Amino acid sequence: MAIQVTGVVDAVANELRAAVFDGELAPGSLVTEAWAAERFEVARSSAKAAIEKLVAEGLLQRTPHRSARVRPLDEASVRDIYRTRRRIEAEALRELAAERRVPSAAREANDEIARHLGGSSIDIVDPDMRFHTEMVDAIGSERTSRAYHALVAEVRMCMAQVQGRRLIPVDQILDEHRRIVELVAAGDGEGAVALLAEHLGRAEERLAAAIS
Amino acid sequence: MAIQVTGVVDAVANELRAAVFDGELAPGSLVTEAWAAERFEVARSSAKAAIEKLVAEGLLQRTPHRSARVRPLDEASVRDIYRTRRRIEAEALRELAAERRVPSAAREANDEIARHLGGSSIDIVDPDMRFHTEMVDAIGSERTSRAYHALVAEVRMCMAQVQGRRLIPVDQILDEHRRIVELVAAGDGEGAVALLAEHLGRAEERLAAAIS
DNA sequence: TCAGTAGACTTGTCGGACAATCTGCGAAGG
DNA sequence: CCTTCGCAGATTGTCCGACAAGTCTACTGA
Repeated sequence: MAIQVTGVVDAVANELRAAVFDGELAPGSLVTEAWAAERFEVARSSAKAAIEKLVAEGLLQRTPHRSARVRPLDEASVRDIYRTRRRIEAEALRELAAERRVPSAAREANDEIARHLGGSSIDIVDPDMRFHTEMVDAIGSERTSRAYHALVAEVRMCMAQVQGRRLIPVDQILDEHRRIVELVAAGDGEGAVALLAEHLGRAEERLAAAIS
Repeated sequence: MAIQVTGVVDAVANELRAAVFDGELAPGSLVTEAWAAERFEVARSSAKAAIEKLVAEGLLQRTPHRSARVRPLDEASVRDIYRTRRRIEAEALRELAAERRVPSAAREANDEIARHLGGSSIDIVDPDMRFHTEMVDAIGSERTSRAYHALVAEVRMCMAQVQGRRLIPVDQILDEHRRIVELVAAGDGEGAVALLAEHLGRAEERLAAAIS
């Protein structure tokens, strides 16, 4: 199943990333090179490289000669993240609607969400993000995807920080996704964009309220 | 003048970046850790970190256990870069036009271009990029700026690869910039966007033609 | 009370070492 | 003659230990 073992550094970076997303590493908590080196049993230089990678990704923040810490997101950040998300995704929807094209991977992500109907919203963060990511990736712009993936990582940090408080119910998310898919398939780009704006706007408000 | 000497790694990364932009390091040429270490008289570990930074920025590319090389850009990349540029910058212009706001730094960048009237187009790459960057930065979205800065770096790589062939004349660039500024100041967002699309479209075609 | 300082802690950089991996060339074999 | 194998050289990946440099804290002394 293609578990790429590229190297120690990437493995540590992945573990750290997962720890941040799981909320195991709370926002603001210190991540020293020595701590990471000991925890994952690697050399300090390797831990350093992994930390620097996450700093570049925006998950950790650091100033010279000081330990990295898990980046805490404030309301302004949430608003900026969602503003940018809306812009990118709106363009993607317009482009997809123009060709009446809905990537099958996005539909499958929705099916996965459907399987969690009645469950907790936290459990669908994964397929939810995948739905949106697939829509953006479908337009085939490497640069746009790169930017969007970075945003998704930050959204997941928000989720971790908020710890499931005030999330939107699963059935509502699923319903809105499906309506967006229908509008795109029908070629109604502006309709899809309007609905998307509501969809993301609601999430933004919840997160902004929960985070402050 | 704030020349931040944050550390050896950043210094090496900056030197390498400049070498790529200057065309001293041709697209496709190898950049081994040992070579960089010797050239800048730093430890191999430091050179390694600098190279990895540029890989993350997209200026170099690398596969595991193989030397990094200066990323060569093909026509598809140029088109993707400009497609994304257009999208981001168009949104920025709309937002600025809505408030009839033109950042003074953008005007100053144009003045700098004016000082090179009659000169070579290569000399104004810097202020040209600064004009566009300032417009985007002015909307105050950290994430949008991050994405745009990455694109600008790639544009500069294109410039280096094309070596000044087929660039657009200085006076034309200046004229178009000024008209964009006027339209934004007048609150005509869509007019500014239309002109921008032409402006960037022309540059895209030139680069695409020169690169293939 | 407050400034200054000593010490602990952490990062930044270095140099060396060795294994793992890739490359290219030449030899062995069909 | 062509293919394949293997080996030597080059390069990266990782580790270790060391020390300088910078930051933070808590204590001391005026």
